[in-house]
Amino acid sequence: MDKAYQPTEVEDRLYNKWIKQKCFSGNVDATKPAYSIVIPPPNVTGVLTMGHVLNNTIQDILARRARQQGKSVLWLPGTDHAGIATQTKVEQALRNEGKSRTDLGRENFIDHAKLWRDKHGGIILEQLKKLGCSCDWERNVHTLDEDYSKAVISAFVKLYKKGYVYRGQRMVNWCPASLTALSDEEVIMKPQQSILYKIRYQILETPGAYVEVSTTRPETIVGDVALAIHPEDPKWVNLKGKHVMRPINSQAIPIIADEAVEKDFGTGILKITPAHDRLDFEIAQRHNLPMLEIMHPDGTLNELAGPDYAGKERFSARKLIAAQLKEDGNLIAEEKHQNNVGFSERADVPIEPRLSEQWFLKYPRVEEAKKAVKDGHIKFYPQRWEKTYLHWLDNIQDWCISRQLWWGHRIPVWYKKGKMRSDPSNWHISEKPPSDIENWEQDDDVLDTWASSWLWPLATLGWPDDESMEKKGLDYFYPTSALVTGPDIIFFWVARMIMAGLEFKGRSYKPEQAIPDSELAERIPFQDVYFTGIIRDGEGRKMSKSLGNSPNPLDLIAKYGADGLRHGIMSIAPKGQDIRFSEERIEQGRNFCNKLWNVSRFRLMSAPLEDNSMLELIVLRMNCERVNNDDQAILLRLVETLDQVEKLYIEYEFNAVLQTIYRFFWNDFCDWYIEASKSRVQEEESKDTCLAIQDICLRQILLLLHPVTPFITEELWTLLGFSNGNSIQGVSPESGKDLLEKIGIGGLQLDTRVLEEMENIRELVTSMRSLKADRKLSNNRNVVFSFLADDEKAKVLERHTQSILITVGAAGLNRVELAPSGMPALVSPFGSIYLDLSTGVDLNAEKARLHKELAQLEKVVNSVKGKLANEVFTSKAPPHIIEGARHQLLENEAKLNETKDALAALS
RNA sequence: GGACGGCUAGCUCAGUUGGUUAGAGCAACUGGUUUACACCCAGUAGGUCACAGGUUCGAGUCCUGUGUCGUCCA
Repeated sequence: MDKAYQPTEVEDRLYNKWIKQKCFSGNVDATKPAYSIVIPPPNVTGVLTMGHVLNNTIQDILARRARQQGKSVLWLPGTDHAGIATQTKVEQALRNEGKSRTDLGRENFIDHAKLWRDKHGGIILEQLKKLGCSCDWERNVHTLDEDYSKAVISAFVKLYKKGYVYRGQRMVNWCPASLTALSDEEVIMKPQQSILYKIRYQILETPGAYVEVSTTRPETIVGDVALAIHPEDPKWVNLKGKHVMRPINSQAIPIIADEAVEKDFGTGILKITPAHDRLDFEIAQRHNLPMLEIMHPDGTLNELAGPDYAGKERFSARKLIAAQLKEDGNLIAEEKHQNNVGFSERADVPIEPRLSEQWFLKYPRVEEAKKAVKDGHIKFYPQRWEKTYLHWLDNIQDWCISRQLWWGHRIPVWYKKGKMRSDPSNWHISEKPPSDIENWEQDDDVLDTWASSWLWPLATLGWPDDESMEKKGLDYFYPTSALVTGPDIIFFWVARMIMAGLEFKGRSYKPEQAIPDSELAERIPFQDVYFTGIIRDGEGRKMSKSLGNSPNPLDLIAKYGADGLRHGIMSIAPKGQDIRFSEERIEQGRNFCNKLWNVSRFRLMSAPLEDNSMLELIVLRMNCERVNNDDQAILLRLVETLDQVEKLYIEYEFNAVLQTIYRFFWNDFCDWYIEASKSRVQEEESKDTCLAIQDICLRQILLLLHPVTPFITEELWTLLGFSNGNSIQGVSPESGKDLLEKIGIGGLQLDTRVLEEMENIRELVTSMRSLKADRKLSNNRNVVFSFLADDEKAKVLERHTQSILITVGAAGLNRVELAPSGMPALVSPFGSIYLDLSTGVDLNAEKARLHKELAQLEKVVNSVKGKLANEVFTSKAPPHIIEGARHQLLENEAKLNETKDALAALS
C-alpha cells in the first residue's frame, strides 16, 4: 500500500467496475422494499457547480444507504432541455457565425440545436460519474426524448379537455431580449434607483390650469389613454369627468375615477397606459378604455408612439421624451426614487408588461397540494419551508405556459388556416395533428420548460403509457422516496410536481371533484423533500460565473479526490442553512480519507489477515478472557455510534452523521484504541483478540462511511479482506443491537459501566501528558509518576497501568502512601498524581498553576453549594438533577481538597 | 410593507422536550519524525452565547422588543 492514499486511480477503476457489474440498476424486486429518487434534472448544456456537488452527493448518500438497508434502489438521472437558456446559447453560437435562427428556419434551427445539445450536452452527467454518483445511467431521460415529449403533450391535452388550459389576451411578463412571455416566477424584482418625473397635464375644461402626475416611465406617456383619480380623494373630486391634454403627441384624454388608484402616491393622480402596465390594464378594462400599444416586442417604440419616437429603444425614448417635456415646460421636477423593477431571470433585462395572447394554465389540485403537505403525506426538511410553500399556493395565479421559442415542446394546437385564431371552433387540440393537415397550421409556441419538468417523477417512470409504466416500474417506484433540491425552486418545480402528481397519477377526477384523502398518499410524487442550502463563497456571496468565485469541482476532485470532496462538502452542510465554502474543509475531507487509508495500512502491517469475509468469523477470533476494558469500551462506542448514525440519517442530519463517525473513528479508534493496543498486538496471548476487534471496528467504519466516501471504502473493503470478492455495496452496517448480538455469539458480554471508567482513564492520561508537556518533557518516555489514592481507585489504576504508561509515554506509575513534597501534581478522578522529577522544578510556576485550578474548583463548588442551599431549587427541581448536583459537589470538593494538599506539599 | 432564517472561540459551525464547569474542526502558540499517518501526534491558549427586558429554583435554549446580515413574497 502507498504511504498516502492516491484517489485518482482507485476512483476511475472502481467506478468502471460498478458500471460493468450494473450495481446501480434500479430493478423492480417484489421481495424488497423500493427506494427511489429522481434527480433534479440539470440543464443539458450545464456544467457541474458546487451546488450540484452538494445536491448530488446527498442523493448518492441516500441511495447508497438505502442499498445497504437491503432496498431495491433506483436513482433516476436525466437532463432538462432548458428552453430559454439553451436557445440563447445556440443563437449566440449562430451569431458568431453571422447567422440568425430566422435564417435557418424553424426545422433547421431545431436540428442545429439538437446537434449542439448532443455535442455540449451531457457533460454534466459525465461529471456526476466522476463524483461517484450511483445513478442508473441506462435509465437516463432527457425532457425532449420522444417518450417524455409524448407525456408532456398528453398532459397538455388532458388539462385542456378538463378546462384547466385556456388561451387568452392578457398582460404578460414580456422579455424584450428573449422575445418571449415569461411566468411570474421567472421575473425577479430588483430595487432600482430610478427617477420620478413630475409632469403637468393641462386641464382642457379649465384653460391655464394643470394637474401633476408622477411617473418613472415617461416614455409610456405616448400610450396614455386617461388619467385616473381615487373616487374618494377629496383633493380631486372636481376633476372627475374632465379631460386633460396629453403632453406628448397631444390628444385629449379623460380623467376617470377608480378605486385602484393609490391616493398617497405622488400627487394621487395616475396616468393610465393600459397596454403597458398590469394595473392600468385592469383599470382600463373596467372603464372600457382603448388599449394603445406603443411598443414593438423588442422594446423599441412603434409607429403609434409618433414619428419622433418610433424605432427608438425604450430607455433612450425615455430620455428623449423627458427632454421634450422639459423643453415644453411640462416637466415640473425630477426626483430620485427607489422602486422595484421586474427583471427577466434569464436575460437580466427589465421585463416589459405587455398585452399578449398566450396559453394559460389554471393550476389543478391546489387544495389537495396544500393538504398533502399539511397532513404530512409529504414532509419538508427543514419543515419551515412548508410556510413558504403554502403561502405561494394561497396566492397562486394562473400560469402562462406558452413561450415564443423554438426549442421545446411545441404546443399541440392547430388552427384552421385563414380563420380567426381566437375562436375555439377553429382549434384542433390533440396528441395527433388533424388528418387534413394541409388545412391547418400549428401554434408556433412551445411550452414553458417547467411545464414539462413538472411531470418528471411520472414521465421518467413511463407515464402515461401503460406498457411503459409497467416496464419502468411506476407502481413499484412511485411515489419516490425523497427529493433533494434547493429552496429556490420550491415554486418553479416542487409545488408544481406535487400538483401534477395529484392530478395525473391514478384515476382522473373532474375539476370540481376533490381527490379523496385516502388517495393522496399514492398520488404524491415524493414523500420527503430535503432542501439544501445555497453554497456561498468565503465572503458569503452567492457563487456565480460572473463573479468567478466558484471553484471548478473537477479541479477539486483532481486535487482532493471525489471522496475528499464529498466528505468535505457534507461536513459543512448544516440542514437547510446556507453554506460557506472553504477549500480547507475539502482538504480535511482528503485528510480524513488518508487517515482511514493509513490506519488500514497499519492493520495490514501488524499481522497477516485472517478470514474476514464474515462478521461472525471475526467475532469468533476473540478470546473473551483476553478482552480488556479498552476492548469493551471501543466495542461499546461502536454500538453507540451505529445507533446514533441511524437516528441522524432519519432526520437528514448529514453533518451530524459525519461528526459522529469522525469522533468514533479518529478520537476513539485511532487516537486511543489503536495506540493502546500497540503493545498488546506484540503479545501472543492478546494479539488475536485485539486484531479481531480492530477488524470489527474497521469493518463497521467502512460500512458507516461507504455512503459518504464510496470509493476508498470499497477499495479498503477488498484490501482488508472483508469483501469475499463482492462489492461493499448492499452490506448493512448493522444496528447497534444487531452488532451486540453478533458480538455475543462468541460469548462476550459488554458492560456499559466500562465506558465511564474509560472516560476517566482518558481524562487522567490527558492530564499526565499535560504535566509532562508543561515541563517540555513530551518526548521523554522515561518519566515516572506516583499516585496517592484509596484502595478502590488504586485497584482501577493498577488494572490500567499498562495502557496508561503507553499512551502517556512514561516508565512508571507507583503508588505512594504520603503526598511527596516538591513535585508537580494534578488531581484526577483517581486521586492525586505526581510527576517525579529529581531536579529542575519551578515551584512558583507549579503553585501558580495549582492556584488557578483551585480558583476554578472553588467557583464551581460555591455555585453548586449555593444551588443546593436554595430551598426553592431543592423543592422544585427534579430528583435526578438534584442528585447530579450533589454528586458534582462531592466530586469537586474532593478535588479541591486534594489540590490544597498538593499545594501544601509544594511549600 | 409581510414572512422566514442567521447572529455562540480569530474563522466555519455543533449545542434535539430549559438542568452538571458551553463543544468540535480549522487557524494561532508550544513541543515532537517514538516504523500507520506531518494529509500526522501531544499539549496550551481563546467565549459577559448580537443587545435589552421578561418567565423560571435555573435560560445559549422559552417569551417580548431592538439591532444587524441574508433569503423569499408584495
